[in-house]
Amino acid sequence: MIDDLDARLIGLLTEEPRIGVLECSRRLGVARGTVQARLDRLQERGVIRGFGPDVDPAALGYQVAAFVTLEIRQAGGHDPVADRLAAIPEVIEVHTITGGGDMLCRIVGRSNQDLQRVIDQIVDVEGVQRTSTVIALATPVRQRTLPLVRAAVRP
Amino acid sequence: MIDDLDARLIGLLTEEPRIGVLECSRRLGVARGTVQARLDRLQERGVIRGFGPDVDPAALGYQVAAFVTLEIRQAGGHDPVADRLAAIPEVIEVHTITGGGDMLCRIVGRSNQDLQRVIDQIVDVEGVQRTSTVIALATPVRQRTLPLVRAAVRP
DNA sequence: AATTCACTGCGCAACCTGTACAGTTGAAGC
DNA sequence: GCTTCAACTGTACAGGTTGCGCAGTGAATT
Repeated sequence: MIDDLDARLIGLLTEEPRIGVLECSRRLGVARGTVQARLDRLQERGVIRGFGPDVDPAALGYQVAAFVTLEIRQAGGHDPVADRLAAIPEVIEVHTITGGGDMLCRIVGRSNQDLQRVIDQIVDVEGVQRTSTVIALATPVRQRTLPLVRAAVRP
Repeated sequence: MIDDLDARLIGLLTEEPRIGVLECSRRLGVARGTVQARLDRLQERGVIRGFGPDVDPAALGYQVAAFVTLEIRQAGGHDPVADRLAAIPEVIEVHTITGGGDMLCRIVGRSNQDLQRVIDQIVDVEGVQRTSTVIALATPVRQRTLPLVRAAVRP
């Protein structure tokens, strides 16, 4: 799916996103055109979605994070609910899931009280029948894909 | 926590990460030095963690995503468990949580069978007593912070 | 009134990007 | 063994961009 050079390139960009194509080529020991071609291809294939800024909600004042499991009314399906959830800024992420619940959202709030406000908004969404929330106390492993990239290198 | 210019800057960079400082300044209608200073300050304050490549596990062949709730043995605490989980590449994210479980991980696998392999590795981690997995079937809202950034603008 | 701070507008040298092209290499197929 | 193809290398050029510094302005603070 990916070769060693790709993986090293992604690793490099992950650790020092500032360096640019030319510097990458120097550190990887390949020609600049190669790095450029690899990057283009990785983006075309969707392996790299982009280089957007990685914003920390906590630094914006949203210091509490939580996961909310939703049960929704079967009639109407997931999409209308997802759309309404998407309209809430504090809803960071929404998945449909297997198991007891129907959907799982990641949300943030400025405080536990503020979280309640967000949850109330979610409960108010038409089609949501029940919610169950767990608060994230700490995050020993923050979202990462580098190890995966390295594991995905074809031998 | 953030002002309107900051928010517009982040928005711009989120939607077109390629554009660079000078182009930002043109589009925002401010001087280049201002954009540069704002960016520096946003990064210093930790609002922007970085500009790393956003890698899509699915494009790497890891097409199944899941959330695993762990119950761990009380003796020893969370950290040793988190460390061992961090050693598994397919573990994308780990939180400690309130509620019935003790930890919540996001994991990926190449298939449902492969997911089983990953879960087995997690169960094998010393201190893990029980796990409960839900598979993410779809992701109507992918991780995002832009709405939050806009909501966080101080008036 | 003096001070501080952020922003503007300017300039400069150095560097990087996008792009192109010819030559080399290595693997795959005939 | 020879051809073919894709990928990589090395090079070149124009144009844009960055990093940096500096003087001036305006608003808010003291």
